Amino acid sequence: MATSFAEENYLKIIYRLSESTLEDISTNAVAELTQTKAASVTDMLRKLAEKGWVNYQKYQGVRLTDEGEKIALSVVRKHRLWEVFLVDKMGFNWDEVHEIAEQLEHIESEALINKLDEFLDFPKTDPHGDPIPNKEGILPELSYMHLSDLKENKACVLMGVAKDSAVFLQLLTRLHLSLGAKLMVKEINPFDRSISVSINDSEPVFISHEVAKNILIKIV
Amino acid sequence: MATSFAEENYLKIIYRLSESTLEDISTNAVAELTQTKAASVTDMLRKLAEKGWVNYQKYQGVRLTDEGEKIALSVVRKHRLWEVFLVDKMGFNWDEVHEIAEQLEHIESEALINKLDEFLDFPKTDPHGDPIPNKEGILPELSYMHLSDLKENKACVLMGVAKDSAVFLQLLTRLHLSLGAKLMVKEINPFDRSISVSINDSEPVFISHEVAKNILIKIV
DNA sequence: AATATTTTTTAGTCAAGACTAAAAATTTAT
DNA sequence: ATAAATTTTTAGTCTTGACTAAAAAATATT
Repeated sequence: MATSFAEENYLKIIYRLSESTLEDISTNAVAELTQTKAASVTDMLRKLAEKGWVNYQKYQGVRLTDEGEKIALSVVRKHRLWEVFLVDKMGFNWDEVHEIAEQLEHIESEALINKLDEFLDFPKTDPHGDPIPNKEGILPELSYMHLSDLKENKACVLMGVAKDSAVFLQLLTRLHLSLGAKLMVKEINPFDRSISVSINDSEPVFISHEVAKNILIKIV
Repeated sequence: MATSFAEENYLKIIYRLSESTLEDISTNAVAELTQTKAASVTDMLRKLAEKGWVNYQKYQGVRLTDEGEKIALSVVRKHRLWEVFLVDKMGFNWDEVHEIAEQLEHIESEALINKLDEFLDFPKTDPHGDPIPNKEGILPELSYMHLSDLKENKACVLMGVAKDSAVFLQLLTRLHLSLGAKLMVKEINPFDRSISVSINDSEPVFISHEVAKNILIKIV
C-alpha cells in the first residue's frame, strides 16, 4: 500500500519516540514533533490504525505494528543515508543537513536508495552517529554510553549525539567536539554536574551536564 | 512566495510546452502532460495567474510571465542536474531516471542544488542532451539539428534526443545510439523516409524517420 | 451562415490533512 | 473521594488539488 508524505512522517516520529521508551506514545508527544495540533494527530492515528500500521486505542496512546515499523525503518534508512550523502559528498556541516534530509527521505525509489547506500560504502551510522538500518531493516548494534555517565580519567571516543538540533551541534562544533574525537573527563563538579573534558589531549574545557548527557561515547 | 509541488509541476509543463512553440499553450495540452483533466487545469491556471506566474485569459490559453519562467527554469535545472547525478554517479541508464528526477526536482534547497552542480562538474546538458540552466537561469546555447534533416555522407555526433520516453530511449540503446556516438547517414529511402545510418563506423543499420526526427546532432 | 464538433469553463463534490472550540476522559491534587 | 487540571477526542470548518457533468465559447464543416 502506498504511503503519503504525511503518513510517513507520522510513522517516523512514532518510531523515534518509541526508541527511547517502552510505553505507548501519547498524542501530545506526536503533535509536538509533527508540529501539528493534538486534534490533527488523533485523526491521523485513526487512519494509520485502519491501515494496520499502528495499534491505537482511544486515550491509550499509540505504538507501531510490525508493518508500521517496517515502513518507519525504511524512512529512517533513507533519512540517514541522505544525511551521509549531504555531509560526505556535498560538503555540508552536520548541523545543516536535517531539513534537507526531511525532504529527501520521502523520495520513492528502492533502486536509488540501494545504489546510494553502495555509493556511500554502506555506512553504519549517519553524521550524528545514529545507526542506519540496512536493506532488510536491520539496525546495526551500537551500544554507546553517555559522556555524563563516564568516570574521570577514562579515555573514550565520541561516537554520536543523542540530539541533533542545529544549535546543539553548532555548540559542539565550536568546542571541537566532532565524531571520532578522543575524550577524557578530567573533573566532575558536584555542584552542577558540569564536567571538564580534554579533547584530543588538549587543555580541558568545561561543558554542562546537559551537553555531556547528549554526547554518546565508546570506551577505548 | 512559496511554490507547492503541484504549482511547480504546472509551471514546468507550461515551460516545456512553450519551448516548442511561440503560441499560447492550451488547457488541453497542459492537462495531457500533467495527467489531469481540463477542468482541473482551468482551476490551477486561475490560481497561477493570481500569483503572477502566468498570463491567462479565459479560452485564450496560457503563457509564463518572467517570474513564472524563473520558477520553471529552477525546476528544470534541478530536474536535469539530478538526472546527471542519477546516471553519472548512481549508475542508472538514461531511460530509468525520469520518474525519480520528477520527485527530486521538488527538493527545496538552493545550497544543495548548487553544491550538486559543482559535484557534477557544472554539466551543460543532462543525459538526454537537454541544456541545464545555470544558477542565474541562463540556458547554454545549443543549436542542434535533427538527424532527419541531415544529408547523406556527412559526419555528425549524437548530441541529444528530442523525446525522452523510456521506450524510445531503450530502442536507441539497443541500436547503440548513445550520446557522443559518431553517425553518418548512408542512404535516405524516399518511400518512407527511413534512413540507413552507420554508427561509430560500423555496418549501417535502418532507422525510421520517426526515430531520426528525434535524434539531435551536431555536424563535425 | 447555420450547424456540428471540439475545447474550455462553471458548478458542485470529494479526499487529505490541517485547524479551532467544545466535550469527554484521564490524571493529579486536595 | 472529589475537585481541579490536563490530555485527548469529537464536531465542524478550511484549503489544496483533484474529479464529473453540464454549460458556454470557439472552431470546423457543410
